[in-house]
Amino acid sequence: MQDRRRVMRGLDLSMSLNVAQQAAVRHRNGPLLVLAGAGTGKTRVITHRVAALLGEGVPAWRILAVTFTNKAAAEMRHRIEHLCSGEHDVSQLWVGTFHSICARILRRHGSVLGLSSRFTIYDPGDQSSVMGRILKELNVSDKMFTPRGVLGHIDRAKNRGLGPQDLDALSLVEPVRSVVRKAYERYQERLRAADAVDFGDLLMRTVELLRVAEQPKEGQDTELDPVRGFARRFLQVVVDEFQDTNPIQAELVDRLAGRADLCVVGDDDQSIYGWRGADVDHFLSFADRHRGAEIIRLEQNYRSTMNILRSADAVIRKNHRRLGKTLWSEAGDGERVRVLMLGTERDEARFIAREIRDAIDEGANGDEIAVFYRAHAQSRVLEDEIRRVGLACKIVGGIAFYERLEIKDILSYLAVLLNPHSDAHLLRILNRPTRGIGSSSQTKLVELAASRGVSLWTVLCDPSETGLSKAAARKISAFVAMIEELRERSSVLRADQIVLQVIQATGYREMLAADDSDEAADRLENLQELLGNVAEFIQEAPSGTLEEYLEVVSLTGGERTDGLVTASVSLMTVHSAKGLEFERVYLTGMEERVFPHARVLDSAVELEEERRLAYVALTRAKRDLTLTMAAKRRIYGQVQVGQPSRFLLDLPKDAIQTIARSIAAPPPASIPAPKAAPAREAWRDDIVYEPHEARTAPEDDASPDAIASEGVHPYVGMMVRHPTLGPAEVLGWSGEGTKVKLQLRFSTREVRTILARFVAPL
DNA sequence: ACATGTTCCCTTTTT
DNA sequence: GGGAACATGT
Repeated sequence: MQDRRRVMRGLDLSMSLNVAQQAAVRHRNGPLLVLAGAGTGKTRVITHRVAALLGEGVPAWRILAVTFTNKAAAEMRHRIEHLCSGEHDVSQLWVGTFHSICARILRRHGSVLGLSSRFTIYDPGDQSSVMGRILKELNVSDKMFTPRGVLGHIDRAKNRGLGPQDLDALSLVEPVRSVVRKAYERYQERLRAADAVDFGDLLMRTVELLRVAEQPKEGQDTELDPVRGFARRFLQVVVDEFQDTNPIQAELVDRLAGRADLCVVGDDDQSIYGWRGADVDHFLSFADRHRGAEIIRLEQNYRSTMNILRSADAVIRKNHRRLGKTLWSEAGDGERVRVLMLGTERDEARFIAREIRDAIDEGANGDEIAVFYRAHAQSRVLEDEIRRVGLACKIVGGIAFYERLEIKDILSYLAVLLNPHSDAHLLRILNRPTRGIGSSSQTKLVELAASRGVSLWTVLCDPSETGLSKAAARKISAFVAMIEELRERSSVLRADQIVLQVIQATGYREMLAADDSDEAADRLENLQELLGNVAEFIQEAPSGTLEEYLEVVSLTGGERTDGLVTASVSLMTVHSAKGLEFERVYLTGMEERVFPHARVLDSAVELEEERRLAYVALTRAKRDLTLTMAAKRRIYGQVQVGQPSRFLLDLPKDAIQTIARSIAAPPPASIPAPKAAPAREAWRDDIVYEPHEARTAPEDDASPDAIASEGVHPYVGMMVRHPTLGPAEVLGWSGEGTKVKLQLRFSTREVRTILARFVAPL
């Protein structure tokens, strides 16, 4: 029998949710897959479902909700709280990303695996520094094996739950396979000695922990009891963005869910993390792996106008590997989707900046406007131009604040205070500011630690055993004493006070103050900002510890929400746009080789992912969607002449408004470069467009004189012959006079840059 | 040790 | 065009 409150809540739900959504919210006692198209109220379903569970008396601490980003987690918790209106203790819910949840579990139970509760999380930079040293030790060609490359293999392995012994599954060729295996082994040894884990380990070691807990109980191993208890903890598990789950995450879900009710939500059309090991097949085969699973489809879109949905559908429809669904909306056709071609990436940025400026002047809210791009490298011009028209903008992701040298240094000090065995961090600060422990001493110390299988800190604590000179040993002792002193003090101080102490006591501030360059002043300012940041963190969570601060930084890469700027325009990659929505969206760089990216053009599978990426981008917009391309764009400093993205050509004619004739042309496989930017008549009068040098003097900067003087104009798609390398296709060019360089793609598909005078037209 | 210089490769996309 | 790792000179 249902109690009164449940009936009430049921009524409540039916008023605000559609039939399919209600079904998803109410489904119990069995696995559930919600196939939720873009904008169909996926988050609503999850939050209502969790709220309903709480209403039914499921204890908050027995509910787990996994989200894709930390931001989404915060948002979800907030919305659930709102729905419950204070009736339940939402803070007890387990809501977070896979990584943050795993970190939490490992901090609590990791001792079983030899991890302390204060283990350090290594970011890609830390990983590289460890791997760099290992590769040097292994004495392998640094051309063939870069830290990044080897870590890439290890990461792929970890995404599938493979340890060093299981690398065969990666089908690497020799000698890569054996080097990676060796490096992987050593890498794990180093992390163990450092009491550290990387992102992949957070997942893998948690799975390991849960596996261990499942082993039959023998004798007195009560040590595992808490873990066993934890493994049975959750009664209800919800996973958002399930289409982006990789194998290790999928296993994690199964283990955490145990016999709990499992509800996964996702959209196969929005699977955009294949490169990170995510496999849509987990999603598609969910019903096969979970007996009796029900599938609920959400197809009514509450976000966008039909013109936007039709455009998105036209793009995604071309994919083969999909379940297939059609979104519909009651929002009406709305404005047509605009497609514009501009002269250069600068024109593109200027145009967008000006339009946003106008919109905001007419009352639009900057928060509701976003500019998307395929890769971070495209963000700079956009940022420039948007700032130039006097608007604030926030760049989501990208080269973050926390990547800066001085910030990383101070954060390294903090990491060392919590865990001095963290070699990657210790090494970073050992001689910064300079304290006479130079590179040769460092090398010796590192080698010694490696040969003994202990952390660097262990070696430093006993400097007389290092074989270094008395003077060097004394300096090391002084350093150790300083760190110990700081650790002592930090145990009684607030996080922000500790940071201040570190900046001062280590001599870091002094070092910067003594330097009168502008750069040093900038750095000091950044440290000030860091202090402000920590203070802000403390303000939000008054009992927040240094550990927690560092955890937030390492897991979010420092998603900074600049509190001051409220109504700022968002700039981000399409990947980071997933899950978000905006009234007005600009999707930039809609050119072949930019979006879709050049790197995926010869992989059908990756092209499908690229198409899904485009689909994600288009479906973020509520009302206004503008797609832009540049006729010419600098890439790696080279002017490239762009062809319209294939995605532009897929858009339905009746849903879009094309504002440059050339885009309407069919996709030529190889065409001469446009002779000039689009003629003025092609532009609508009601579009504000700034004339630009690229249009007044269109060809000057792009016409290679050397070839021109022979009466030959290179163009994109032109075939030329190199005396030794053979025939090639021209992809772009740069430079002037005799130094014109062509970017050429040879029949081997290899792309090279070669001086124009070395080739002849074919 | 530091400052400037030089070369390289680079860019997908993120927790 | 640009950052970062190396290199060379003071």
